[in-house]
Amino acid sequence: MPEKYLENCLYFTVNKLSRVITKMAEESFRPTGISPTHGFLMMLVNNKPGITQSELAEELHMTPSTITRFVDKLVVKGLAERKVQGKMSHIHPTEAGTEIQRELEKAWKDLFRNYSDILGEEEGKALTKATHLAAGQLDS
Amino acid sequence: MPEKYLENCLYFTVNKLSRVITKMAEESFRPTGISPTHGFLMMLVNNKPGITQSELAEELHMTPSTITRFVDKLVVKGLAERKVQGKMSHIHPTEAGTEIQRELEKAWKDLFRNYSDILGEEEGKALTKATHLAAGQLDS
DNA sequence: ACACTATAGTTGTATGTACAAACAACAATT
DNA sequence: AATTGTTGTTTGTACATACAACTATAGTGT
Repeated sequence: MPEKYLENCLYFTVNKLSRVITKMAEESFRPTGISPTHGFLMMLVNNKPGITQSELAEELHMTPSTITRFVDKLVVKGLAERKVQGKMSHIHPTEAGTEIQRELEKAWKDLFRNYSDILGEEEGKALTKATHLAAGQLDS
Repeated sequence: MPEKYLENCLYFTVNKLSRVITKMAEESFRPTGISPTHGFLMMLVNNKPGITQSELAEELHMTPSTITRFVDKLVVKGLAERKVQGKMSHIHPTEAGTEIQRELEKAWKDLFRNYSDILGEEEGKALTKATHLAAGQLDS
């Protein structure tokens, strides 16, 4: 196993890319005061006030327990609130949550700009498409 | 922000793919009793007994503190031992560590087979190359 | 109305990984 | 030889995320 063979392992390269781009995303979202994933969650809530946690889990491809924790955090930060209704939790933005939306969109756009500038816009899009496709195929 | 726009975000798709393929890798490495990353670490040690932790960090693209912890685990499991020499730690396989090598290689091959069968071998390789390239470009 | 199953969410716990600060050993410079 | 800077490793702490087990509510068939 000569060392550089690692580069030929999808597990490896994807994980490295994940670490790198996560760092970029954290950078872009830093001004908003929340992490990228929390930011996406917040945007989804703003986009559809009253969305349930299972819907969020589905959109974000994350487990319900993770969503519970993320929503907890948004609530603690005063950006969202839970309206429990029967067995369902509907998540609504607070005023602060609504206000932060522009900033989040900007952060997101910045992130896109940043990696597109480095990778090339078309290449970035192609890679995004390819990873999306592969994730879908492998997830079964 | 219509929901499915998330699919157009590299941060998102890569993270999802990372979760999915990590799960596959854990599956493949389960028979070995250690996790994929520990497996790669072990293979590197077998490949070059006496390798230092910084070398390992470099190969694996991980931080030294992470390597410390991973090596700790291999040591606890009796697969490797540290020979501290001055400020450097040289990592050597134990007998058990040497013995596990075949199994690790098999696990790795299985992983490759598994995702190649689903993605198509050429497509898998292309994706691997693309992610490797992108990670390199973005990491600066 | 009652028992059974399915669905939504929560909680405890574990893993992988990072960063920052500390520490230890070595190197270079005065 | 003492000082200062550099390099390799470790430790404390933190975060994202998952799984398994649990609770609570809803729906269904008898």
